[in-house]
Amino acid sequence: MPTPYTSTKVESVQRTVDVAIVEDNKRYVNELSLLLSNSPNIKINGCYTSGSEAVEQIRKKKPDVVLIDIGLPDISGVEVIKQISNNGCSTEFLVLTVYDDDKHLFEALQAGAVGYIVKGTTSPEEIEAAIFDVIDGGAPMSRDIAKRVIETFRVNSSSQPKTKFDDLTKRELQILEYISHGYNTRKVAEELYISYETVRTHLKNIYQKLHVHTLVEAILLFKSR
Amino acid sequence: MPTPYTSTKVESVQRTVDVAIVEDNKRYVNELSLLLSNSPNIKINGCYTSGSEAVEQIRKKKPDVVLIDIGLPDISGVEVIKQISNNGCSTEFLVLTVYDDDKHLFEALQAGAVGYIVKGTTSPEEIEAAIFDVIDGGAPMSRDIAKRVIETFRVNSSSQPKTKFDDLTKRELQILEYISHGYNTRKVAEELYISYETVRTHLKNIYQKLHVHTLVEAILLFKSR
DNA sequence: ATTTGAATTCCACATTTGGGGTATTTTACG
DNA sequence: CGTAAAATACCCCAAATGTGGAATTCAAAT
Repeated sequence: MPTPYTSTKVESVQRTVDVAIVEDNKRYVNELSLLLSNSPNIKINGCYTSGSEAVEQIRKKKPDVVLIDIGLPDISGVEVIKQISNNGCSTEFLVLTVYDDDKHLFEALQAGAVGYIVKGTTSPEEIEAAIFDVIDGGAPMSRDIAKRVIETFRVNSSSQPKTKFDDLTKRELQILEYISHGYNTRKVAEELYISYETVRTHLKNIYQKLHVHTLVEAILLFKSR
Repeated sequence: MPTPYTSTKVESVQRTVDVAIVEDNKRYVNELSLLLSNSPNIKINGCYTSGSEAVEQIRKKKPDVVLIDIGLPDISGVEVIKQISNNGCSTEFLVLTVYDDDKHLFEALQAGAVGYIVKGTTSPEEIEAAIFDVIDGGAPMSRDIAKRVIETFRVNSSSQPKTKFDDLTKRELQILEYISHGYNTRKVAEELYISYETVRTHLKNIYQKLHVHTLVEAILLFKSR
């Protein structure tokens, strides 16, 4: 039971999908394009072995889905994605790569990739399913990729290394909250119905606890907490 | 060809998986637990209809996977996840909910859920597959959920609405950069080998362009640019 | 060749911050 | 009930910031 990626209802796609491949390994391109051509609903729209060529041609031919490698000879795949998806076209990018690390993963996602599949851990049939998934509005990912993506949302919950902010009192945190929304000391005082001098006292105590000397430093810490 | 979520190699799981269900709709619980019991490798470890009961029992019985609803009568499912996963235990949470909105999704992920499945769009078989996927280190998500998760990584790339920061000169941006690292005006001047007054002039111009009146406001804008 | 924008420097003045106190009232907890 | 922590408030002084104006240099564009 090979279960490919984040997909359901693959059979709902009826029209032909134009697929482009960007990949410098020609053997791999041949193999993949041959396999995908066999699928009745996929049409290979173009294969490119360099980034610049890809940018140019994809802009022109507007395929539905682009399978793209990150490690290209000239400009990186990430750059290709950025340049093309900036143009507001509807082409979707599915990254197909050997880079199984967070750096490349998140760069690609930020650039605008909708899916990220690690070569090797993935059969050609699964790639085919992933393409349909993209068309169908999905976001196909290799299994461990999905896990890592999910994990970036997890706040460092399980017993944090005890931040300096734990020492701050409710009131102190509250004041930082206001300050970090652009309120100055006087405004905070008004907002909390306490005296200006009291806010200043709290700020002094905050500085001591956070080991900083200015509002800006405190806010920067607070924001990155 | 029902293809369930972000999973591969489901058959690799051999041991029995202890599953708990937290869900206030009793009909749904019955249906689901019956169905899951049929699976040879799943053992229902407990069913709870309230958050507080769930926290208590799950802490004690430590199931492998918890299927959890978000909308519970007392404390929310998100809170349950937070409380339990803070204890550094190995129980994984798979959210099973009707809330198909970003707010609940990201709250759950931040709390520590590894998967998020929307009821209704998902068959019981797929839920079963998702459980194995979790055990196998995966992160099962409904298809459109995966898409939304991916999209949060996408920087607002396609032709931004022209930010105020476009008006800033190189030098001005450079100064903001330093300030946003905690440097005060004097330090910036030292660092850039220019006069203190010059930095102040630049700051004045920055304030005008950004329509702010304090360093903190400027930094906050800059940081969220 | 002239204009323009960017970067630079300086002055002056009012306000806000940063840092040092001290002191009273609330609140929380054993 | 007593005590400690938190929250409140005020004073002072030095330093930094916010705001106004003015002037010079330099490179790039018209």
